[in-house]
Amino acid sequence: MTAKKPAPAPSKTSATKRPAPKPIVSTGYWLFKSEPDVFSWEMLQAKGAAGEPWTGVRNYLARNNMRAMRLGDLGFFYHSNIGLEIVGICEVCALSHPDATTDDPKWDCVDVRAVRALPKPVTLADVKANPKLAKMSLVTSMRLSVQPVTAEEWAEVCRMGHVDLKGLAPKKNKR
DNA sequence: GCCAACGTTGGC
DNA sequence: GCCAACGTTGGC
Repeated sequence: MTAKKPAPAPSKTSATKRPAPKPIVSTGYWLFKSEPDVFSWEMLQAKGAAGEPWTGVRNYLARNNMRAMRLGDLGFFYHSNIGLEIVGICEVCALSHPDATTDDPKWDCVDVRAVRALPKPVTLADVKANPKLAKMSLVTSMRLSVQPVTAEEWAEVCRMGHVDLKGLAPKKNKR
C-alpha cells in the first residue's frame, strides 16, 4: 500500500476550510468570571436555590460555552478585577435560553446557583504558580468570561481550595 | 491609571 | 476576505 493518492491538490475546491466552530463538549466543569462589585459570589449565594441567569455575555465563545452546558454541570466562580480569586462553586440549574437583558436574539445565558464556597479561595497568583494549571483558560485566555475547565484542573483547584469533593460530581445527564 | 491582549468593526 | 483601527477587558 505504498501508492499514495495524488494529493487532491490542496487547492480550493468547493468545501475548503470553513472555520467550522468545533463543537464544544462539556467536561461538566466550567469557570464563570464576574466583577464582584457588579455581581459577586455573595450575591449569587443570596439568590439561593433559584439561582440567577448569567446575563450580559456578549462574546461568541463564552456564549457557545454556555450553550454546551448541561444541567448539573459545575463551575468555579471567579472574582475578576477585585479579589482575583476563585471563591465558590456553582451549578448550572437552567439550560441555555435567551438573555432577557437584550432584544438581540443571538445572545443566550444559562442559570446558575451557588453550591458552596471554597474553604480557601484560590487566587490567580496561586493558579499561575501551579505548573499543573499552566494550560488553564484562566491563564491562557484571560479575557474569556465563561471558560471550560478540565476534570484534572477541577480536581487540582479543589485540592488547593480545600474543597471536600464528596457529593460534588457533576450529574451525568444525557445530552 | 496604564497598557497588553484580543475581539469586533468597517473600509477597501 | 483581508487587515488596520478601534473598543473593551482585566491584570498590574
